[in-house]
Amino acid sequence: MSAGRIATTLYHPKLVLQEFFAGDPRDVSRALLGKILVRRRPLDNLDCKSHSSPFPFDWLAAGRIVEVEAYLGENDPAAHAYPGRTPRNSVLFGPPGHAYVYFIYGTHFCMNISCMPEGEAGCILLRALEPIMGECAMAKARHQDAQQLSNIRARKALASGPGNLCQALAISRERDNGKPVYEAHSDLVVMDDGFVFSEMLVTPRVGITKAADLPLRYAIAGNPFVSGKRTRMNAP
DNA sequence: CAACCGATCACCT
DNA sequence: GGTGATCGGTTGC
Repeated sequence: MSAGRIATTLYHPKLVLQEFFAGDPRDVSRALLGKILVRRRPLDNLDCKSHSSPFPFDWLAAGRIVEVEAYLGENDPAAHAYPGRTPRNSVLFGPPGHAYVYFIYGTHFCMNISCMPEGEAGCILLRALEPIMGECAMAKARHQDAQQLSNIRARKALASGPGNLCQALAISRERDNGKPVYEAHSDLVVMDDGFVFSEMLVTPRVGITKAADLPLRYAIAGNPFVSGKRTRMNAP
């Protein structure tokens, strides 16, 4: 990485455009690793209304995407799109670059980003972020003690795992399902700061029973914010 | 530290 | 009525 690249990284993060998401989920997954998920919460939800802010959002939280899984659509038995279009999964069949958020196990939300051109299903599950901004807001959303955030374990607990990630950024089905992630004024966008990494980890997907052997989980190798215990090699 | 279990709800059969 | 792209606490070796 050159010094020029680093300067770009710091000062000119770019919005990721819709066309980025139009391809095959496996390709988009690999490209999405290292990008930044940015969450802005509108002033309407401000906790301390007495404090006026010149900014259009009361807080900003962001994390680098370090772990994802690809779901391939109607031909993938593990995918929500497998049974074909239903009311629940209709976002997956819509245009690329939209959030597909669903409620699971009665307790958690999971966030995906739709891929493929309109009419074809396919998506990417966001499994873990490395927090890079707004950690205190994330800790509050997670009911964690912000005082402990100097501890690497506490920082990892913020957004490692798909359910935790959604809780940290206050992502819910009600608020976010179907929302585009490529619009400049959205409260949920993906950005590219030019970050590059050297090695990618590829393993089977987590927590599924069908098509459980396909190597469709992608992570930044060695990154300490990847969920689970194995951050290096594949299990047979 | 791995294995297990309960929580708790939307969806589909 | 069964199941699930999870999490975190407890159990037991």
